[in-house]
Amino acid sequence: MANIYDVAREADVSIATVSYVINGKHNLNPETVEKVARAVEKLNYKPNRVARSLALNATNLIGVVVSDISNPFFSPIVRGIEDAAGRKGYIVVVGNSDEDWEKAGKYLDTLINHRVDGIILSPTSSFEKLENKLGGLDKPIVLINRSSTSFKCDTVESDNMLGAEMAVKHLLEMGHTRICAFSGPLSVSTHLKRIEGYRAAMAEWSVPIRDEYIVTSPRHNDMEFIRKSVTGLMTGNKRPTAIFAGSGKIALNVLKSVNEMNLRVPEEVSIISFDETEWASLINPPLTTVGQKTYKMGQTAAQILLERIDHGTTGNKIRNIRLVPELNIRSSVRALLS
Amino acid sequence: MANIYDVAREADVSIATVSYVINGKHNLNPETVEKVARAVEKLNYKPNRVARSLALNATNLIGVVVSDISNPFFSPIVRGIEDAAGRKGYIVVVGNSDEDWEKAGKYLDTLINHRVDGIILSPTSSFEKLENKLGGLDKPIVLINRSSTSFKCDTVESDNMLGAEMAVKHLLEMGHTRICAFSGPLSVSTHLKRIEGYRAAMAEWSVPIRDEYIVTSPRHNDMEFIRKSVTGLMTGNKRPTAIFAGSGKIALNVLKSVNEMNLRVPEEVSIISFDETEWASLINPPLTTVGQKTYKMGQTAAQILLERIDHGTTGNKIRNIRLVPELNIRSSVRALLS
DNA sequence: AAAATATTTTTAAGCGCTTAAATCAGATAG
DNA sequence: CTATCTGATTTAAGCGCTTAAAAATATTTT
Repeated sequence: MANIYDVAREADVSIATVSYVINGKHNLNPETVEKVARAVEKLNYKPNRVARSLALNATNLIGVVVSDISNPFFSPIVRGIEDAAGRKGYIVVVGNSDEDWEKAGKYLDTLINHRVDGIILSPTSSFEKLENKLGGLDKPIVLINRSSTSFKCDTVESDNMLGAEMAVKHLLEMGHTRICAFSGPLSVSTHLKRIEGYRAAMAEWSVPIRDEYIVTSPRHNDMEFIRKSVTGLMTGNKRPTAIFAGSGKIALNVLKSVNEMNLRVPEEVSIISFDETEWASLINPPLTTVGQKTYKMGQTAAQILLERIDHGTTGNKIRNIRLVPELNIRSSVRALLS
Repeated sequence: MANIYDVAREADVSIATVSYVINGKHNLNPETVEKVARAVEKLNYKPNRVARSLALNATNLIGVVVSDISNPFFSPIVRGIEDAAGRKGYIVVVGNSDEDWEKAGKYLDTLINHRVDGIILSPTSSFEKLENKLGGLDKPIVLINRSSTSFKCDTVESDNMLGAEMAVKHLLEMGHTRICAFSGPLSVSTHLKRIEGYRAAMAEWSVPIRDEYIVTSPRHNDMEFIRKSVTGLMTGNKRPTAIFAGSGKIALNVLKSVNEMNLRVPEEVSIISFDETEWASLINPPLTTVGQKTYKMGQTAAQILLERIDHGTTGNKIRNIRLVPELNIRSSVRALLS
């Protein structure tokens, strides 16, 4: 593969000149530009970005760490990042943490070795264990999806509390009061915020909160746990009329459990879910959801990161952006005329 | 950020020695190793991969081009790639082509400039226009999802013809003969193969093929076209008893159209779909599908690519792997007792 | 026409690594 | 005691670019 020396020889100029015409700088004689262009064309010269990166101390690479790229929640985020980054000439390298901070840490080391210009990271639980590593970094970082209380840096997330409030208020407005919330582990800030939103909405409507109506999975995606909880709650005598599912995955499991019990939605139980999914509008009945702006989240995170990369990591104050979710009213919530 | 000179100075050795201990080569005095290790630790030294890449002419980067990472079909593929690549110390950079060969071409140029060690590419239509660019490359390439007749290189795809045969035979076995096939543009090899499979299955069962039962969208995801076609077919007098949807997206649109017409599935029309989706088992009735092994596809592609990277791009013969799809029988196909 | 100035191109050092070849210090042999 | 060999470390060149500073050339000015 031809290098800059080959081009220089072909065009009968110095490598400096080649470099200058390729980067479009300096005062160049138009004839020289033409000569070099011809040589580039003839030799099919592709400037070596790794040499350039070494010289410039900038790779035009941005690193992304998500829990799982095959999760339909994360993939639009990555797409948003890629689009925003691509427009500015950056390429995106992606890794999966599987919610495992050690795995995330290893991947971060690799990214650092590769000298990515910046990192977008979706914090896992035990995220604080990575904070030293990130703190000592001279490259900008932006957090997505979840925030960290201890580590201060730009963050783009959904307004989870508001989203939950929107969902629960919708149920309240439809006449429900016996509203049950299914949540993932509260060690995860998103879930915690959603439960806070649930509480806030209930409080605002002065509806007493029963502890047994707040069910918290100890782990993500624990189908067994959810099945048991749904069965327990829906066979009791004071059974809820509505369920707020704290995530798309939880909604899926709740739905399956409810189907297994042959309970009709929304006649016997109304369901509203956090997270908009591809199938929400497809199932029967179409599922009412509070959707997160995932693409926007990625896009915004990338924009902020690129600003930092351009203007140095020091300036400005730290930004914490909360995207407002949107309520998609469909047919899984029925009006309760009490 | 400390470099190899800093470490050498701190450990009071030459940079060559530092390099040797970091890469674990050569005859090293254990004491020296220890000394260097301490210096590395103390200075929090992170070897600069870009300098290493330049010296070694190998970046440990692999480039991936898919139509759309946020498409649930592609994201597990990318995950499979990432997992296989990560195990061997490679990182993955991903770009989206949006089925646009020019966009794919631009991204390929970027990848080449960055000197990725290999490329995994999902061909778009008009893929042949990229063949020069790819042909002149001295880096290995593997194609996924779709193959190219003209460009010869390793390919990992689903056995689309077989998958369609499996689907259509299932319908035939259930007693259907008036089977309609909905397909994407036949310029795309996957769709072409699936229609071939449809024809083969029909032929094998000696069921005459009616041309009007093969409906081909001119574009991907043309909801209007599908709605019209479904309406047309299902209001005629010789209406089909079953529909084979040539992709998950098509199934989604067919399903919506069928719902709009208030046709009951499977009582009035049976449906089977290519592609397994997250929602297939969730909808009512649960959708019978022929699922592709997407994760495996990515993983296999990466393994083949890495082999080529290790053993040089020249050796061996070209491999063309066809993954066998799997039939997921659910409830959207009813037995027709004629 | 020489000096001063403006324009264009080149020289050369540096970015942080790898590695073949050279060097050096000990150990062993003659 | 010197020559030879072995093992450990260093020297130095090279990977392909960028860019400040120097040099060369062209254009104005006096």
